[in-house]
Amino acid sequence: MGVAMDSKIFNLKSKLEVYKAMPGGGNFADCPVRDVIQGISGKWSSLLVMALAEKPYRFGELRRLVPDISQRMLTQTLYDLQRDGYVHREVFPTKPPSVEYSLTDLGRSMFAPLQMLIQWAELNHYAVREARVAFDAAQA
Amino acid sequence: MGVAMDSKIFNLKSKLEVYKAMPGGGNFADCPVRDVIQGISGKWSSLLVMALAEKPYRFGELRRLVPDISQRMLTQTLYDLQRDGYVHREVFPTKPPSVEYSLTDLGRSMFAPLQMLIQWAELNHYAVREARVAFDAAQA
DNA sequence: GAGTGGTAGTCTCAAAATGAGACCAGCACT
DNA sequence: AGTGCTGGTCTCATTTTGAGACTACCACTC
Repeated sequence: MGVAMDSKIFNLKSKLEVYKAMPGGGNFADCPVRDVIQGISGKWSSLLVMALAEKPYRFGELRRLVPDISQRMLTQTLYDLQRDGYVHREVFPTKPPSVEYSLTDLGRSMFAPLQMLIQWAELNHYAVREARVAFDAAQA
Repeated sequence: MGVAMDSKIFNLKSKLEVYKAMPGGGNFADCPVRDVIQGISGKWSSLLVMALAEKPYRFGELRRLVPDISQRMLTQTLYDLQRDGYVHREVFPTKPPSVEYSLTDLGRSMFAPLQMLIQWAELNHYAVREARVAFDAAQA
């Protein structure tokens, strides 16, 4: 099973130590790794990063691509991604000025591991769905 | 086991196609991959999965390990993780009954790619922090 | 036998994040 | 003169989350 690869490849003496490793000195609450993870684990972040990994998109294109995101959250999520350095925002002086969003090098670098997770989800979403059904049936 | 994690298939012709690939036939909104990703991209999910990847923990231990999670969210996040099949919950009939949470095979399988992301965050959190500072300075 | 503490939670209320939708300015096209 | 497209912002309702009190049970101490 896919479990054995854990200790071999990654050599995690204490995984929590890695997660909470920080300069501050031991407080698990403000850990930089956790900070970064939470920055990309918002509801829409990974979805937008994934879209932009394919190619740059304009605001309206992204809105149409993800029909159930509100304009408000699209604006804000893109802003946050830009602030964290994953996304580049460029305004073109066309007649109605258009804005293009694209991944930065940092964004592309982050997308590599993110894609692993997406790939896992692609391969295993059925198992998750099954687990849910079984769980709900057991509860009832 | 139904857990699949082949290291192949890196050729994403259209990454969005993969993400939105679903039986329903084209609606980006209810995509199983996105559904799975959002299930593990909650604020506390990855943190708890990571903790449990180290070893099984009891409820109170997890609460002490993550001091800034509310008991309410700990209960609920563990419930959701259990429902999705990542976490196993076992009650021991000790005098005050104790409950142990552990990763299932599916959970361990999911942790492998998740760990890639964590590793990336560990290596690049400084760059993200820098980007934020630069962005905030530019805004001011 | 009264108090204290630890177990894993639930319940309630306030605060924060999010969703839904109206509104904006500017220009092109009809 | 009206309509549409651009990328937003603003307001308000709903949902989600946080903070903290509260529960039942038992063991242990005083």
